[in-house]
Amino acid sequence: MNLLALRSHNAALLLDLLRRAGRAGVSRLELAERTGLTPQAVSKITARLREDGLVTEAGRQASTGGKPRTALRLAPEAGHAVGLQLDRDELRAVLVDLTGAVVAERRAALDLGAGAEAVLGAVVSEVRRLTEGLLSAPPPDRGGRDPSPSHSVSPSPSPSTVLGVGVAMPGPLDHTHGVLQRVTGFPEWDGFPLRDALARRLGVPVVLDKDTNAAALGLAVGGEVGAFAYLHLGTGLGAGLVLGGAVHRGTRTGAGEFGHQVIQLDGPPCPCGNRGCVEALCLTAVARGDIDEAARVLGEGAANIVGLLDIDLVLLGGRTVAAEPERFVRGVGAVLDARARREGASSPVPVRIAPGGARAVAEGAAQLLLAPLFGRTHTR
Amino acid sequence: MNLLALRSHNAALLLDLLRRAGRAGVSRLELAERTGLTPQAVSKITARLREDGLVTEAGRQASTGGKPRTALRLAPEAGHAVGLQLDRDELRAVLVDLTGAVVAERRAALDLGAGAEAVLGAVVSEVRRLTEGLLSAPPPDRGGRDPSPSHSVSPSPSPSTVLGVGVAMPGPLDHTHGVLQRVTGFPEWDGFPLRDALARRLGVPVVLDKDTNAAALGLAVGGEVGAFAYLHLGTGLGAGLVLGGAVHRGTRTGAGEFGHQVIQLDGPPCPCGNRGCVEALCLTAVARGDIDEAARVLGEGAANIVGLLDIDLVLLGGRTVAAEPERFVRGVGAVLDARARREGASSPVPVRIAPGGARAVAEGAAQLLLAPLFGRTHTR
DNA sequence: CCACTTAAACAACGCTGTTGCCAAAGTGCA
DNA sequence: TGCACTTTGGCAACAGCGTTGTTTAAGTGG
Repeated sequence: MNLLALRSHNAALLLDLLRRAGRAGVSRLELAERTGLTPQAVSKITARLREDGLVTEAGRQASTGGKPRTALRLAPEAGHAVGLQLDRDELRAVLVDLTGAVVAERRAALDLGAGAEAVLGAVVSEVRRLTEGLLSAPPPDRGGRDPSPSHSVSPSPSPSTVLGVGVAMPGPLDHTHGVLQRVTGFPEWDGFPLRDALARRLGVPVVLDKDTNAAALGLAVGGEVGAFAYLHLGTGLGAGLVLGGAVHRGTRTGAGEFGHQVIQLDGPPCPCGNRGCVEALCLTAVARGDIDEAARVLGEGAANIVGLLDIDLVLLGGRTVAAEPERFVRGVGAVLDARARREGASSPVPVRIAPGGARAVAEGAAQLLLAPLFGRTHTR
Repeated sequence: MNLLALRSHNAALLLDLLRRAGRAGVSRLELAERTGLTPQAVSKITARLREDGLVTEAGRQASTGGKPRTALRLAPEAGHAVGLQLDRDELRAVLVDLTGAVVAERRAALDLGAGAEAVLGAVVSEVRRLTEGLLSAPPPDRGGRDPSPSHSVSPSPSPSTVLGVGVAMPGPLDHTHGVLQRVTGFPEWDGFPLRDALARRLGVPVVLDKDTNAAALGLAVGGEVGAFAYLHLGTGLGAGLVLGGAVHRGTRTGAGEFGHQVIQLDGPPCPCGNRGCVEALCLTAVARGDIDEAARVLGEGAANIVGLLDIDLVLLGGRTVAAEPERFVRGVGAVLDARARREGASSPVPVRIAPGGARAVAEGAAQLLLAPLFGRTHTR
């Protein structure tokens, strides 16, 4: 690591704290305490960030007997990112600002079977329309006296502050290379380099990830900290894992294959070829209307994850869960509590419905582009 | 991160590469390439490390038409660490040098039920005897011209180069605070602050961890890279997880609770209170002599981990595995291969016997002290 | 023997966060 | 209203990091 890397590392540290502080902002001194940097270092770094337009002063805090602290906060309009959720039959796109707040949204029907050309065309057109407003209406002057073209990030007169597009999709894919793999039911997409194809057409960076990972990333940014598992029960069953504050993807972006965990040896066959998969057991129960049994099965799977990884929180999401949220939370929680009690844990691991609803995946996809700014790039 | 942290970060980066290179050593230029630092930076940093006695020149490499590269390697005798494995009825202690090589070893009977005073006394006495040789025979002069007392690490004339003692134990415990929890069968140890008690008596830093985590750390240092799971099948069944090059312990040091993963819903009861735990199923099969079935059950559990975390390798260890290594490797491998094939993976995840044998845990425990020097402290 | 190549130290430098100092901006008591 | 006190945060000087430019060391090959 060299001095440039150190510089951006510390800047990211501060930006992350500023993001978590929200509109109210944080004082320089609190930033210093929480990062371990000296107040003077924080002053210098935030001065650069203000010159770059990323940070603004946001009023004063109450005095404690001396000069009151000046609150600093992110300048939301200093950067934007597009989050794209591609499903088998639908497309959802959101435009978020630097704080992660949704600025605009679009939805459209999509036919993944229509071929690469048609799909790419539709996607490009939707993204263009979503960002149109930004291109025509430049952001207001932020009061930075010196445009200082020497800095890498110079949002001021730029026609667009869009950092890039994050794409979230189901099915196996390679996050590192941005390539699709064996999209269920659509063999023509196998091996398609979606990231590079989109990046070329749109002229901005593109990042590809699994929908569950995107959702988990969004949740990690939106307040949940530490280590948690996001379990998504919709037409299938998958998981997004956040360990040590970062999304765990594994070497081949395969992590989170929760649905085909075997929890009943030699159980009923699953379309995947295994027997006794959580997904098969859970969805079968849902199909026959036995939500409590589905929740119990899901709970056993969740308890396995909790025990194996010692995580702090389980979040539930997806269409099937959304139909009966309380019963799923109660059923899964009951299994976790029972197991935790047996193992003598002091406090059980909480279970909650993941906030964000149907937009969670698209919002998380946008975070794929914002994350590097805030230094969330530890684990693979 | 400040400049001092940057300095030790880069030093740790180089020390880690030097450790992996072994006796043969690495050239400065190769270190530069692999760290991304400039050759001049590597020269400066290694010069400091040589002054501190941590690094030595180790001959020249073959010339490629110009001045031949000078190989650098770790000075093994510059630092030592004690690794201690405490079992229900036995104690094993090793003394390792900076490269992780075992310098001395002791074994003794131990009765965990004899009370804290007796156990601590026995442990302290064993550690003292193990390190006696170091105290009486100071390491030979390493040729550093300037003792430079300004540096933090100054091994030269110091009576002892022992960095501390790593303690590995089964059962639940708190790595962060060094406290035991509910040691199975020995309620008197519940809540005992073993780390601090030992550190006070020995006068050196002590680190406490689960035996499976220690073994996994040792394996991670000893060559295995990336992400892998170490599955330990002895009197119980546990796992050590290495993700992104670091041991994953979880918030409460509870990660790796592999034995009580439920893989057969409503299966046979386990002493832990659950039904259908891998441990119960596996050990029952072993008890009735059905090793192949035990291996199959273990394999299903292993496949769940591999799928959930997308890891690169499964390592097997423990007394029960050691009795029939080939059959376990074959049986677990068969399940992993079958599942990987169904999911269309390009190459199956390999299964091997963990090297190190009976000493693996103690050696890994010693690495608990060495790890910070080499910068392996990312994940919790 | 000498031109050439490659490695690594030396010297000067830019930039990082740190330290010491001082102006700014409040509170609270007389 | 005035003044002592507290606290924030900028300015200036500085030590130390890795970088760049140059020189010396130590080989190969014709």
